[in-house]
Amino acid sequence: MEYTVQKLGMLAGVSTRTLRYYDEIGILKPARINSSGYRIYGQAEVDKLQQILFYKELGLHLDKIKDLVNSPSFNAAKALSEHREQLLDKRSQLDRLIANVEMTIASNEGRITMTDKEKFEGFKQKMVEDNEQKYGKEIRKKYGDNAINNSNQKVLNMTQEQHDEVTRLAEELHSVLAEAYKTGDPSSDLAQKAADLHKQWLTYYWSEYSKEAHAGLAQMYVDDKRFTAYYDKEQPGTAEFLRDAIHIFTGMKQ
Amino acid sequence: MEYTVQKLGMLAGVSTRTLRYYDEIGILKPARINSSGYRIYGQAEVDKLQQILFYKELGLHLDKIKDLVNSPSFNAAKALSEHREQLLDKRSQLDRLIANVEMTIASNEGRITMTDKEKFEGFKQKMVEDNEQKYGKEIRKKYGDNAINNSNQKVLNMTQEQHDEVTRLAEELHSVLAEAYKTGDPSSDLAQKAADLHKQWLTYYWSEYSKEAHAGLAQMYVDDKRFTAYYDKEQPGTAEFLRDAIHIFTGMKQ
DNA sequence: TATTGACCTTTACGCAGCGTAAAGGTGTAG
DNA sequence: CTACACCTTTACGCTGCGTAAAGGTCAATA
Repeated sequence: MEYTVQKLGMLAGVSTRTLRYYDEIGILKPARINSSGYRIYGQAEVDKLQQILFYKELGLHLDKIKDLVNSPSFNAAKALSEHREQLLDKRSQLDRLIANVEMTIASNEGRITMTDKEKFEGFKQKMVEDNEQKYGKEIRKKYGDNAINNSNQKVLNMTQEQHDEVTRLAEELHSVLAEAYKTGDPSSDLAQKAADLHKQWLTYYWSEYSKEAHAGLAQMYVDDKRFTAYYDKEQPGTAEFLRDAIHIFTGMKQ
Repeated sequence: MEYTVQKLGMLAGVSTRTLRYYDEIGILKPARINSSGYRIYGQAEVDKLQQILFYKELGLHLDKIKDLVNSPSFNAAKALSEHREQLLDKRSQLDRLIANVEMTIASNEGRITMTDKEKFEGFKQKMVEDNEQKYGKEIRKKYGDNAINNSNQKVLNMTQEQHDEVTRLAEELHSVLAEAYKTGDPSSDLAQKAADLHKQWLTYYWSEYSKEAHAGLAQMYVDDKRFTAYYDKEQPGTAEFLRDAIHIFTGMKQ
């Protein structure tokens, strides 16, 4: 049985353009070219295309597939298990995304009467909160805490009063931190008060508090540009200052 | 505080190219252009960029983000909950992908001594098996079966002998079906034997057998081009013939 | 036999979100 | 006055094709 592009395309459920493209990049060449320049495929090409489509369904990129189908000696097992790792990473990334989106929706729903200005302030605040969530989870994974979904549940179940309280805490932290920063001393009373406020704020998001995780998050405030940008917005160096204060507060120098 | 492209880029952790691109597509325009043509951003632009990056983290496309940040009246809640649906779909797609990849790995590991030819045959067979998995799950969802992971576990736990048996069954089905097809009668003994073999084969993959699901799968053999391609490879019309036989076998006409 | 209409060919632009030159002007420190 | 680090615009490249456009080929029909 021989096939032209369209025949093969119909058979396999792909477009003729796809087949031409596969020819072009050398992933599936026709068995021969007839006198009119037509691409003619045979049974072997049908089988090969099946494999290609199978790997594509698994989400592999065409260049990887090319290696797989063109050299049978290629280590398929290794390629597949690497690919599996990537997929798992992708999924946990997706899980975080979904949690963040849900949190944002919940937050918005709870604050319907906000003015536009407040709304945007809320978004900004929310961004940092979301990042807390995200990195908080990573920290907890690092420290072996597996109650991953608790924090999200906690946020989603937060009442309006609790939400107001956490917002108030964030504002107080903000102003105390700004004052403390002027002293230049992370071990000062004000700075330590800021660290304590940060802890209180944090406990609204984390189901379990640990000094290690708190100190780790503080470090991330410095390492991650988005955090740094948020905290340093008015006074450059504030993120670093907060980290130092928290490290002293928790007694962790990492 | 005013920023040039690089300053703002450093602050927010994005490249200068990105900022120029955002200017180009009108998602984030600088506050003003100075006498030398430099882009100058102010505090408002910093804030807006934060929002943009936040939405980007949520996986929204730039044109959606543009709507969100440029018109505060835009229905953010709706956009977000639609986006949430998309993410959930994406995740279940990913779950299926991961299951398929794991099955393929497991299958490969169990058949290390295969010759290259057998390997490729195995891949082809695997393709249909995987599709069985995939659509089998969809059918079961349709019929309210929530034991989704059982089938995958079943395949992963399959012993070598079971794997051989299922392969043998597939081959027998193949030849019986080819013979039955010649009779042209889906109610013939041979055709009904083929349907029964198909049922036996199927029970290796599904934790629960139901006539409805079996009949539904048979219909998919006709509707989905990849199935059709596989079954019709030698005799066009075989998929349809098998469907008819199974519909008679199960007593379901849908 | 001529024509029609369904096929086939190559060439090439477009898509998202930038990365990465290239070619040139600007600002400031030594 | 010269480096040198910054800024600008223009434009090609990446993936995996979709979608014309401009033109040959093949089988059936008038």
